[in-house]
Order: sequence, then C-alpha cells, then structure tokens
Amino acid sequence: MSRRTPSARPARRRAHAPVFAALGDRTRLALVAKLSEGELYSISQLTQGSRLTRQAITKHLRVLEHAGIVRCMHRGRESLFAFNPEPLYEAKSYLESVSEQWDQSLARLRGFVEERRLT
Amino acid sequence: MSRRTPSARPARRRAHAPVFAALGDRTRLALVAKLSEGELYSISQLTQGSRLTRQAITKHLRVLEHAGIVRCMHRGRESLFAFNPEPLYEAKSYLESVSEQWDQSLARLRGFVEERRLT
DNA sequence: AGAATACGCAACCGACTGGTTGCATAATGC
DNA sequence: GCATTATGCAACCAGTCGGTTGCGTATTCT
Repeated sequence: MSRRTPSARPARRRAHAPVFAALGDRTRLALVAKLSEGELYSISQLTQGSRLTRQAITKHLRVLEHAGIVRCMHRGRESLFAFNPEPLYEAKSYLESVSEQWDQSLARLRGFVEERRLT
Repeated sequence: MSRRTPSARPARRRAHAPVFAALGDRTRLALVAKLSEGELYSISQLTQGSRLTRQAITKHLRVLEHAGIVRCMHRGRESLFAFNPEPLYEAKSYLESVSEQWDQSLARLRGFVEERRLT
C-alpha cells in the first residue's frame, strides 16, 4: 500500500476495539469471509444468498468500511467492495502480543489455582 | 486444561463472533491486557484505577467470562479472575486463515483496481 | 424515452449495551 | 458482636444496534 501511494500516510495507529467490534457479528464475518476470496462484489451481489435486506447488508458494509476492513469504490451505478487485510493483520498482531505476554507469565500462575484449591 | 479434567470435553467448536464482540470494547481490552499479565485479580482490584463503577467492571468481566476469555473462581468473599488464552488463540487462527485466503488470491486482484480505473 | 437495475437517505422499531444507583448478603477484622 | 470489605441482584436509563420499509435518484438496457 504505502509503496504505491507517494503521499505515504504515516500509517496512523488504529485502535483495536473498533476492528474487533466490527468482527463481532456473524453477518459481517460472513461478508469478510466472502470478500477475502479476492473478488470485488457489489452490494446487490453480496445481498444475494442472504436473507437480509440490501439496506441491512449496506449498513454492515459501512461498519466494515469504517473499521478499514473493507474498501468501497464506485463503477457506474454499482458500489464495489474489496477486502483490505491491514486491520486484520494488526488485530492478529495484537492477539499475538497478548498471548505472548500470557505465555511469559504462565509458569508463574501454573499450578497456582490447584495449589490454593480455588473454586 | 483438558489434561486435568478426566471428563475431557470434546473442545466444543466456539463461534468467533462472540469472542470478537467481547474484545470490541476499550474497557474490556484493558481488562484483558491486565489479566494477561498472569496475576489473579479480584473485582475490587480491577475496579481500582478505573473511573467506572464496580458493577460496570463486573458486567464487563461477565461478558469476558461468557466469551471464555476469562475464568472466575471464588476465594472467601472475593471473586478472582484469571485470563484464559484459548479463545484468543482460536481468534488469532481465524484471522490467520482469512489472511491466508486473501494472500492466495491477492495476485488475482492485484492491479485489478488500477486497470479498471475504479473510483 | 421508458423500464429495470443499483444504490443512498431517512425514519422508524424492538432489543441490546454500557453505565448508574440502591439495597441485601456473605466473609473478615477487631 | 459489630464495623468493614467484597460481592451479587435488580431496577432503571439513554444510546446504540440490527433490521425493516418507503422513497428518491442515478445508471443501464432495449
């Protein structure tokens, strides 16, 4: 991305919570799964196969777009959506950092529970 | 975990959306960060340093508990919370799978946007 | 030009969320 | 025994969420 744009944005630090919140919905997870296949899909196409209204799907897509997980571009009368992986990379990194922090202090807590016979 | 329990549960397939939803809140992310340090914290301890009420913190902890991210045990009059990494591992794996699917079809989409001059 | 397609905007709705306050109860400390 | 500490439960509230319907508009097709 930053290789393409000459106006290289300084990769603004995004908060993780909104990204996780955007992923905290089955419908949006399904949209992400479909868009991650690499195709461009219009709103109507994404609505087909769903039991929801076009407007419902549109709202979900806007949520994903605000979280940066999806990009929208317009061709003619249709809005095409494309997957954007960066926020998911960052989210994954965050989960990794939390897991690593846990791993480092795991030994300290291991057996602690049984030792103290906690319920 | 499953090593301890003789009634080895078949590691029920958990949906990802609830885990992400539980992480989609700054307060809860802060709680996860603190608990991932490996210490056991009571509700009062977790409330100290926060501007929120004890009940607010309690509600957030219950959300994390239902998502499996946190475990609660009782000692005397206090409720001690411990971090549980499994759901986060699974969430990380899910993000990885989505990213990999994207990577595999990246070449197919690369240049597609510029080629078609989409706005 | 006229019909069909794809979409945006706005209002509306019930349900859920994040947060509070108030009160009751169990466990500890003195 | 009594005060303190730690918590649970329930009610309440404003705001957000997921979803719908209705309508207007731009684009494409024939």
